[in-house]
Amino acid sequence: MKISKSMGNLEIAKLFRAVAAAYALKEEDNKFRITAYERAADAVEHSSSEVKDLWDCGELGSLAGVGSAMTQHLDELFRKGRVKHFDQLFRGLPAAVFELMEIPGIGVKMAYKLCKALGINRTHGAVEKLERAAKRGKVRKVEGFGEESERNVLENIIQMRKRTTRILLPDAYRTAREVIDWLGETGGIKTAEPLGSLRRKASTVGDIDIAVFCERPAGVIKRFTQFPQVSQIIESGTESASIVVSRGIQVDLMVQPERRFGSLLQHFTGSKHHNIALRELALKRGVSLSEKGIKRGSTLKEFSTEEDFYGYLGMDWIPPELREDAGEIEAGISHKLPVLVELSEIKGDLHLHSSFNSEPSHDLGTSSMEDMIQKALTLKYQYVGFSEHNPSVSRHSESEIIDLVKTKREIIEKVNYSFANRGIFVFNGMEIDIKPDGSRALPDKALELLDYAIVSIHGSFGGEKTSQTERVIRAMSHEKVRIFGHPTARKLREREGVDLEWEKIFEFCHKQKKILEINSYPDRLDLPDVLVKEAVKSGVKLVINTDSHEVSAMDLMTYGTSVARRGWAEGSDIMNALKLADFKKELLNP
DNA sequence: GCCGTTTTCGGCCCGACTGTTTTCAGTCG
Repeated sequence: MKISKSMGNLEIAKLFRAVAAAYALKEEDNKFRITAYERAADAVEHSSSEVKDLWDCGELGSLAGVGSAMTQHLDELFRKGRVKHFDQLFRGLPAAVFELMEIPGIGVKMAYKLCKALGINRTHGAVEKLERAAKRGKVRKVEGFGEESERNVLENIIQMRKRTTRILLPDAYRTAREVIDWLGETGGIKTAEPLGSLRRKASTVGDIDIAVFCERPAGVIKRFTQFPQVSQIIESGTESASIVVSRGIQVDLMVQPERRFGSLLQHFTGSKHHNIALRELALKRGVSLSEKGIKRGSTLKEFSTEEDFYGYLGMDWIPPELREDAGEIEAGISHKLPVLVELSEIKGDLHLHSSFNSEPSHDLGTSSMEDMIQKALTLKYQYVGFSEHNPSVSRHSESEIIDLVKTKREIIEKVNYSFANRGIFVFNGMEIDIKPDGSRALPDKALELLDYAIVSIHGSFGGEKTSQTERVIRAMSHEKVRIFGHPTARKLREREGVDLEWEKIFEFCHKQKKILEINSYPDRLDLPDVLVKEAVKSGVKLVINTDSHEVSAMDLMTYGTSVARRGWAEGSDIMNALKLADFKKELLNP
């Protein structure tokens, strides 16, 4: 196991998983040590802060699942770059084992057998070696394998290569809808629901989970495996099945009778960690949970609603967005769950790019202000704000920039006048680039002409944490700057966000009454949910915007609202849940 | 190896599906 100097969370998680695998091969009966390392790996992977940073501050203890032994190992890892105990554990174990485990359907036991029997040792080229062996009919001769599993190995290698990265929410919805439409009313289907991370509204979705409720599962499962775009049937049983559809996306199906609606909904929504925590809690109360219901001894009680299921455990119904085992179970028991913000509470959108030509260096909007305002009226908004990009600095003199901003102000005034009796108010904003040194790409004289400004990072994403933090704080330090737009500047599946000292940012925003944006664009969803939660805890106010460049994008508000909900935000945390009079006061005279 | 609102010892989530070693281990979610 090579560990690089940076030792990020992903690497540490990988190391812990390898340790778990190595213990699994030892055939000791202490299988709980194995799960302990797996759970620690999960905890590290999902930690919102870098484990190395936690170690620096002596706060490793705050990580649930990492106890004294692992703390000691991590201590050794960070000091010396390796852990003697782990090295001993890995001795005699082909490195290729961990490589082969990447193939679906191959776990540590099978990987080890294959490596030993076929003489695969090195990480490099391990999968190709296995593939060649399978093609030559050598895998079927390995103990525990046969012709069928040899075929599966080959097919799974192909699938692994095709496997796509996680997909964005709208794409996941589309695929789920296609599958559900295909199932139609087969087998007397009463309901079919997309669950899993899709229902929890995670920022990206790994696979698509669909629950079906009906009395005759056989026909449904058959129909499911005949989905036109199916590229592989992973498994197909009597009450569940898994397929791979185009682009390598896996779709899992579970079928239960309608009287078990509540328990299957709960089970299949997850998350895995939420379910594990819930089942552990249930055990302490002498009951056992599954998708079929709640068992006390051998008697099964069935649940037709999730509310009843959670209620039986003595807790309030938990909104799917919160089900990550991040305190929601405790809150559910003590009846202290937040009242999450709803899409219907949103009363305005402050990040719109109209087709007004501010002669920017970034993209212009394609819809007129009037069309966007009409759309806002159908969304029952009380206000909108137009925040086109600042005029390009390189192509304009300062006075030209000021003239452009003046022109826009006059247009906004006219627009406001013409919509005056339609019950909507238009704010005059602008989205301003934060330059690498933290200065703004708009002269202060022009800034004065605006109602408000959004500052955001559109370049120089790298760079060191402290200097980036100073950069952002400097950019925000003007009374007209009210909003920090898409704060991490991440692009999902494309680039990581900017590295910032969030505690400092939150503290600054709280003190100076600056607002952090939750950008609703599906490939941004920025501020990310985990940081929303921290921001809310720090008393920072948020605004949910769409960053629309055309009318149709204004419907994306639902995705940003989901991020807010996943961050435990209530209506009172969201600025644009305020009605116009209050919002105006907060925006213009904080 | 972790953890504690019945525990510092004695527990540790649940079940479906698959292929092979015909009674169950391995893998997955």
